[in-house]
Amino acid sequence: MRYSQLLIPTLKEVPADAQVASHIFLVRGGYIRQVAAGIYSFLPMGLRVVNKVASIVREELNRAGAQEVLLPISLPAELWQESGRWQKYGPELLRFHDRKGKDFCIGPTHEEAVVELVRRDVRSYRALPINLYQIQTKFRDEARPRAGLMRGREFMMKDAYSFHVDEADAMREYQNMYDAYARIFTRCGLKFRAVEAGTGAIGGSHSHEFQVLAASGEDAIVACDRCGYAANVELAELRPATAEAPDLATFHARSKVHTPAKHTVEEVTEFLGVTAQQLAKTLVYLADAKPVAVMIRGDRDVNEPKLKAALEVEELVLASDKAVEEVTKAPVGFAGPVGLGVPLFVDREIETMVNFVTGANEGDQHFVNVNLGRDFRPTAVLDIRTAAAGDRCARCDEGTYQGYRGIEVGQVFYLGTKYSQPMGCSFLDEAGATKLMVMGCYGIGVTRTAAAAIEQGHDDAGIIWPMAIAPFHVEVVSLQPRDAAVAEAAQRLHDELQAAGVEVLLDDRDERVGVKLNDADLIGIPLRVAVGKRSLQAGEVEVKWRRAAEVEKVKVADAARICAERVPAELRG
RNA sequence: CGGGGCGUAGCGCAGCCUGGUAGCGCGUCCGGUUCGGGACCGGAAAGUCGUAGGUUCAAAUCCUAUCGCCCCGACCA
Repeated sequence: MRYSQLLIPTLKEVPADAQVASHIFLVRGGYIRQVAAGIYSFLPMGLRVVNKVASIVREELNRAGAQEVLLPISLPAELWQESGRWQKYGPELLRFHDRKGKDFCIGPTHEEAVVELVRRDVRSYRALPINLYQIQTKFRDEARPRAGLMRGREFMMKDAYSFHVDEADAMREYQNMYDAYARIFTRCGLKFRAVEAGTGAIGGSHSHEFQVLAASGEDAIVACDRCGYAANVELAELRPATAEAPDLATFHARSKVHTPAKHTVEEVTEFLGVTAQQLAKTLVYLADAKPVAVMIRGDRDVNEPKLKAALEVEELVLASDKAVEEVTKAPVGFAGPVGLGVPLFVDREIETMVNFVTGANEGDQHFVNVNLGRDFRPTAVLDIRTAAAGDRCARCDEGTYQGYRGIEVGQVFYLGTKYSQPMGCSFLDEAGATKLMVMGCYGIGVTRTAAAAIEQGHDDAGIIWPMAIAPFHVEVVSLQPRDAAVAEAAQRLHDELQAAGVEVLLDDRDERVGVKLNDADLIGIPLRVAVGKRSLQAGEVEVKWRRAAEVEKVKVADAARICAERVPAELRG
């Protein structure tokens, strides 16, 4: 393929609205263009990458026994009303109506649509199990799309749904998909980790996320350094504190101290000369609209999903400043457990603390030497803090958590009968009895995977694609295209590589060397061959890995063979 | 949805405070020189100043409303 004939509009300057590496380089490299917030066009190079990812996904799913289908992008409201999600899904579901006034939505996910298909046409245990998948554009009207392809509103996703006669078979398929996912992301050339995850709006009881490890990832995960346990911090378990009950004799007398305008943990601890570990912060939440107080060590974070689960409420939000003032009868920043008139839930770690600092429910006042039991009694003691690097592993006795940042590119769920039950998706078993199908579902963000690869692979100059998802395997740069010998050698190299089954881009543009090499760095094709008159006089061309600094001089006659050998070797990993 | 920022040529920006003929860099087109890591000279095309209303002799500039985009947070398969 000739560069001069492809639409690759590279940009020298960083687009004003891009902040993260993948967004900046996808736009600068001429891969994508924004059309509206969270909505992008894919240019030829961008589409090639997306197709590469999609092909790997398709091959591995087919190999795992799944069957490809294509479900509609427009879905009638009735289906969503049946599952109950027409009401539940909220403003993220983009709704519209047709000319007759009939309600529709654009599919953000397709559980309803596949269940509709399967319940009509699959009636016998003989047809089970079955796993149907599609690769298709999804739309979720995100409140805040951001970071280019990382979090768009319109994005390409592979979603698979499996149907089984019982839970055991569904769990077998869950593992089958888990293994397929591991192969997919390995083949994509990504460093990733599968972690235990929450199930969110999709529902279900068992789930793993596949996280591409990158410092810029939105998700925090912890992984034990000894056993295999790894989880999203949203639900990572914590080892119960083992310290025995504090000795009452060590309690000091509680006293009130003046802390003028010291609101934050940082301000208070600095003012009082104590550490954040010696302070317990008290937060006010509205749990199903009723105020509750939550206490946790000063340097810890409340884990809202855990808290929500522990309190068994539907809605949990941090109270507004006004609500906090009403509950504590004090300005925000001085809340404490002593004399508080609402239910008080404390983190388990609070039980191990003695003589700590809390707010006094009075402006500019804190208490020191507060002790649980003596000064206040909690409604309940719960595990409500977010796990962090350095915590002891909950699953094994020796391990400690390491912290990572990840980009969630895939997730597998065990759904059970969450959808088959309300939508009546059943089959006849061998005994002739009607039973509900047991389901699983499995998603991969195809466009997000492409972006994640860039977050994991780039430098200051541009993208460094893994071979498997690069738009081309090799870029041949003709340094002086007007020099007949150079042009001819470059063209021959291109033709030989292409004949060898290598995807090769020939930069035949009449541009200065600097422009071409900078563009090559920017678009990030893994293997580059520079053909220039200087080295050509010595019968050589220059081969360079995008990821490496050094340039190798090889004989012109050997160049095609060498590159053609390296590409499959690199694809194998 | 709360907080903040920005909308001026394809891209990046200045001009706005203090109203008076719309500018710079990059890119694009033409001619020439040059050309192994983002060249140089000469010429050219290209802008409803986001939109609507208002104030004014006069609005990119002041006022009001509105739309869009980005960031932080909330939220989030």
